[in-house]
Amino acid sequence: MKSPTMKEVAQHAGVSVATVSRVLNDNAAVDGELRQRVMSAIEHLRYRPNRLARNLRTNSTKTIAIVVPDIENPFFVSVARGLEEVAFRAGYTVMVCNTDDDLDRESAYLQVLGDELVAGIVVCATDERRSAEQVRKILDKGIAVVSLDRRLENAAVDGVLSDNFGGTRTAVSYLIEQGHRRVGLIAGPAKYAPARERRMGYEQALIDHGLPINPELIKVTNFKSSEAEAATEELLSSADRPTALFLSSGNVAIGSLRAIRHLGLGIPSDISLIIFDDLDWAAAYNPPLTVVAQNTRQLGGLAGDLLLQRIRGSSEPPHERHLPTQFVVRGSAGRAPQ
Amino acid sequence: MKSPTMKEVAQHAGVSVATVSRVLNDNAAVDGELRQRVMSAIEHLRYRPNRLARNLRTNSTKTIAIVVPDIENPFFVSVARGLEEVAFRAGYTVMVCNTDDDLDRESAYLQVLGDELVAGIVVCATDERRSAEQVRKILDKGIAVVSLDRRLENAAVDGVLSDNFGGTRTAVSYLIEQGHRRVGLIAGPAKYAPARERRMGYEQALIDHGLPINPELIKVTNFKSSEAEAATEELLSSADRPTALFLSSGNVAIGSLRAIRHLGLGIPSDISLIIFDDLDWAAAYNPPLTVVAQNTRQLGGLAGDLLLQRIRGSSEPPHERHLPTQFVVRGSAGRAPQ
DNA sequence: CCGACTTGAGTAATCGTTTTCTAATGAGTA
DNA sequence: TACTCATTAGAAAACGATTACTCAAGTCGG
Repeated sequence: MKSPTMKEVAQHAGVSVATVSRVLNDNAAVDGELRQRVMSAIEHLRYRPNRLARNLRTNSTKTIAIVVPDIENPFFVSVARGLEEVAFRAGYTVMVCNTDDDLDRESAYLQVLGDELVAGIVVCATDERRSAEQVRKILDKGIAVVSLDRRLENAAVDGVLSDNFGGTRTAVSYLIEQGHRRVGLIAGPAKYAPARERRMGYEQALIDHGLPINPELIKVTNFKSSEAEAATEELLSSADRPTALFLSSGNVAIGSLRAIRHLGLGIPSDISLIIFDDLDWAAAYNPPLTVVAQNTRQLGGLAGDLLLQRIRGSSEPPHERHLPTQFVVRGSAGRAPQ
Repeated sequence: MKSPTMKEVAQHAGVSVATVSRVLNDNAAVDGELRQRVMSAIEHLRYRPNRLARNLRTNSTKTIAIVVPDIENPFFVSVARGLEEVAFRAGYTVMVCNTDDDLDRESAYLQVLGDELVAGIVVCATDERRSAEQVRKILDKGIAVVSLDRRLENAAVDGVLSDNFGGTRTAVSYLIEQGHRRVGLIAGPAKYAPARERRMGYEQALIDHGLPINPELIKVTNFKSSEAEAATEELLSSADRPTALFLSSGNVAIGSLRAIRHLGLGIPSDISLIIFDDLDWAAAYNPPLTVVAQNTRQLGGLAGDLLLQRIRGSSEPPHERHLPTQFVVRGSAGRAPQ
């Protein structure tokens, strides 16, 4: 089943291949009558240009990639979907690369993507310092890069992040205003900007209300549910346990909820909860969960827009954007017990 | 930043490009000493072969694609991850295409994937009849196809599905053995094989236990949470409501749980629940949810293996495989109330 | 010692486009 | 009329690999 080539189209229309190419890419004037002949030859032969040849000749592809640490995390999925949407509209297909939070896998992928000459890459880096080095090599090849949910060190790329600081500050303030004085935090690893910013938001809210920052109320985890489960269990087993908890991510929430179930505590009677990240089941939970929702799709969409701009040759100085979060009050955060 | 070509490597090593190519693909004997020279030239120039040129010449790529109706559905994500794992190991990168259950988008994607000459495609078809037509065109181009979680009509491709029938039959039997006599079913659309098979499994379990099949206890939805919410609300508002419910998918479960919350019913005191699909938050739910778990990663992995076999030229007659499910008892399905 | 056969390496064709150069035609101007 | 300048289309050169073909130099058996 060999597909027809441009040459055959040219023969059929009685013109040269150059003319066919010109018609296809309309980047040069072609006489109306010839254009017609070419068009109908294309139609007739059901010709479709060979992408592979075009790629070689133009030294470029219509593919963009997104590199994420964990494709099973709904946050990244939703981001990827937002990206896919704008990519599809612009005629690009997207490749999803899952690094499993492993720098080697990430390097391997960036290497391959560089070889394949994707037009651009959205990267959620595994290591804000060491990933940056690899990213710079990619940039040297003329491939556009946008960083998402991470802050790449010393790499001149556009960035897209949520307002992690503000979102957390609002939520924790809400808890304090509900009368909570001992508010715990299950934080993420400090090597990621969003985790740092959420922690800062938490601390700022305490400061805003004249409360002390108590290190005993803060547990740092790796954003995985199992670590969060252990940390929560520990935190809530202490004699003087917090009456409210801020959970720094959806995965953390899953672990913490397991721990709370296990300890037999009531939500929000014994412990109030607010979660960073909305989850599709949050409203179905018992009680429904109060959350700080990120605009995940927009995050991905914006990253896509910025990437496309770069691909089209924009040379604006790179710059970081922050998307607002929404505070969604449901039922898991109530007044502090007396 | 032009990257070095094979020609430059050849010059640097004092050999011909053919020899360099032979060293790279070691598909012909090359003298040890020359091979060394070539290798060190490659090393020295940091040469990496141009994938685009290779693609054109060999008329093939190292990319495979997975086409899914809803990338935000954890089932498909997990499948995609399983696929990605085997693909990565085999040196392929994977493209994820989200059709949003829209046949036009699906066609558009299959079209593009055909043009890009991906090596293979795993497709979770939107329409088991009409997608098949498009798939046949893809096959004609020599692109391998495996169908996943769907049964393509009249398309000679390998298929991978869960044991939907058996999994459901076991679960519903369990409910009946717990004393439930009125077991409801929130089913998926009959146009998908898995939905049909789950329904058949449900009916078979009733038959096995000598219970009548009562159409009033069966609600058909489109697998989306909002429809499931409405259907559940309706089903549970009836005077003679069921004491147990089998929910045909994770999304259905989210909708049904919202409805149950809304009606103020207790799980499992008022209503017992079993869900087809495990969910990462199932064990964190209150009460933890009893589920029929699919081996999602294996599903994707197996599809990948089959795809790779085809890509490597296997011409076995295509054939459908079924993966077993696991019945995971947690707390949402209890004994029937007196 | 010579032909047949093997082995290793180079030459050049090829994949299907895009694009540069060149040539031809026609319009406009002096 | 002759000359310039656009405009349009064809011929041919890339793009960077793979691979069919060719040929030189050994190797081996008779």
